[in-house]
Amino acid sequence: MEKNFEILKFTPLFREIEGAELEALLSCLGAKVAIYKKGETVFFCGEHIERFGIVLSGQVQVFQDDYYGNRSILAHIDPGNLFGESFANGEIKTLPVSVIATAESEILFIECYKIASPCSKACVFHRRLIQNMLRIVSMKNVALTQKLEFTSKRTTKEKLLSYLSFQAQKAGGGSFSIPFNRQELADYLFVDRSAMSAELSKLRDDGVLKFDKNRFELLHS
Amino acid sequence: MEKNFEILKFTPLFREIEGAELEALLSCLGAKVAIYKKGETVFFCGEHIERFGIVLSGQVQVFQDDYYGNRSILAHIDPGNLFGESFANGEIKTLPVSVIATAESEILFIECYKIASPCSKACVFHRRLIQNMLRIVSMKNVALTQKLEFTSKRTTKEKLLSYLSFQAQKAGGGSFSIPFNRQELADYLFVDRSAMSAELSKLRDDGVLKFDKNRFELLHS
DNA sequence: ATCAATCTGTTGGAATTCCAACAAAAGGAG
DNA sequence: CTCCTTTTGTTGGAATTCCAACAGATTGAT
Repeated sequence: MEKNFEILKFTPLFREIEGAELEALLSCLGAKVAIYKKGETVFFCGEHIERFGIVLSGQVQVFQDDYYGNRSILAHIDPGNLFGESFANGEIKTLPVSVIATAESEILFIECYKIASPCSKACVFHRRLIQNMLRIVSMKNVALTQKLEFTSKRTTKEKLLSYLSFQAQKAGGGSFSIPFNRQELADYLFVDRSAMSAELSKLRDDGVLKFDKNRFELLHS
Repeated sequence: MEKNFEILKFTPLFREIEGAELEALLSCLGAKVAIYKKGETVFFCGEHIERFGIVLSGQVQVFQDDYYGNRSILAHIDPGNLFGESFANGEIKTLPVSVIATAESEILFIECYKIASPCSKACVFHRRLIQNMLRIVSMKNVALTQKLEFTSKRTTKEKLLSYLSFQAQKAGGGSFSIPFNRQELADYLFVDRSAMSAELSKLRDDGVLKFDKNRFELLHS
């Protein structure tokens, strides 16, 4: 168990909860560890879940198979991160995704109702835990909404400008860095990399922006 | 205040909380009502908020102005619904959106930390409240993720098929209804309505699906 | 039943993207 | 430095979407 604690210290869910209290909290939460072999299914599409998982070691993959059997991977979950929390907290009737271990993995499971219920010992860290869970889900929400706003634009040019202008606003000025390289940015905006590169060049030639590597500058018209 | 209670009974945040307890809970939460005239700003872009709002009457609009001043409307919030909860719970430093009243509106404000903190009177309904808030944010999260999954597809045909095949799976069969008309579906998928209509016809002619009004049936290949 | 408004499907041309292939530039390892 | 890999920019043709305009079908009101 010692090894697990190290990871949990850096888990957003346990932010600002100290090592000693963490141990108490975990037992109070009735957290249980399970080990999955590579390829094993952690959650089955269609089932109803009331708990979520934290990857302690290894990696799991969240994916969705459509009506025709085409698989699309929604997320890779690395140690320290959660999965299934939106479906469990959202009280979704049947899981629209599956989760499998892509490597031998140790998973910590926590029942959702334990989060919302103040524990019998009325431990002070439970409140922090609730805040952390709310913050995690809410931040994800904000990020998703923002991404949807960018990708809702019809052309690559508009997608780029809405993304870059948001970054400029966030940075509080015309010059800023982005956390993506070209391929990653194209994947994020759901466009073709080469077409995006061409569009960037056109915008530069038109005097709309300047860029060097992942540093950009928007020029006022 | 009497009138407000009627609306709050149907607010997801207060689900399964009875009228009498609701009143106690509201004072325990330190909820405060404010009135905004049409056109008045409720939240300013750039500010930091630690509370969220519930529309009691009227309507507010959430929008975003980009670097060049182009405005895009993210949501219309009608009576009974929340706004700002993701930014407040997510502890977002500066608000990336603004909120204005589009009609004279009564707004109920609640401080976020009051949600996570069990109240001094240790009222039993506080736990329900936390669950409700978590459920609301989580459900939104699931819906956003799903939409992103559909709209991430490159062509209208693929977007349609991923959306329809998801609906088919959810309905547990090939035949199902969708909650959109053509224009709404096109808006949801971020595509042109007429092009989408054309694509639907093509899919029908190719024997992939059948449809009548908002009733669809996917045919196995 | 009639009329108006809305919804849906169709079409053609202009604009844009995708895709594949290639070239130039940048970075890392030895 | 050289070699190899990764990243980025460029280009042309095929495919797709967008846009605008129009016509038929449906719906609702009077």
